[in-house]
Amino acid sequence: MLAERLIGTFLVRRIGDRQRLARIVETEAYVGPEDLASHSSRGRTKRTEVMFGPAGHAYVYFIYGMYDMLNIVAGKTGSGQAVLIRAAEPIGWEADLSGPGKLARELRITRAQNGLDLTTSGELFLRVPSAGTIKIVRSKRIGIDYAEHWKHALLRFTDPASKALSRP
DNA sequence: GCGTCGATGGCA
DNA sequence: GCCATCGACGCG
Repeated sequence: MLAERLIGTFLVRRIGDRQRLARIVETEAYVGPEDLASHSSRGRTKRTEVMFGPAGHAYVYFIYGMYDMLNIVAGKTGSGQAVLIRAAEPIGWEADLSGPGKLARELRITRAQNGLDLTTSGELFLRVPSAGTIKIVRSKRIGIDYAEHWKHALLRFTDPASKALSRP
């Protein structure tokens, strides 16, 4: 599952000649149109279009009138799956990335990055760590109590050793 | 330390 | 009307 593999992966953000690095420590999987917590369960719309595109691209949406959220499209093209990046540890700089809203704000990620291919080097991309296996804990997703039985699914992945989680 | 609530705008 | 959030506030 991509959401699990992304724990420990580095996110690279380049703005001008500046580069900021962050280690992903918390993710959530939204597994397709049948998942009532997933935006793709509302069908294919202008907003969710990139969710149905190829994996590895950014799906960035705006919510609560003030926050952008970074997701990474997952699964086969057309499957409508995505992974929400909920928290990360800044590497080589100081910031609080312990929540999806804060993470996007601090990394200057907005809908301007929607659809970006994150698998190739550019203004925003992923860098897979060379090695290392870490313990990963599964738990319930946050903020989706409306999603009927899907709210119980253990689709949140965390590195329990991190101090940058949005919640334990 | 907790729970509650307002901000703020795009979306269906 | 609701929302994959955050931060401020009141409590005692």
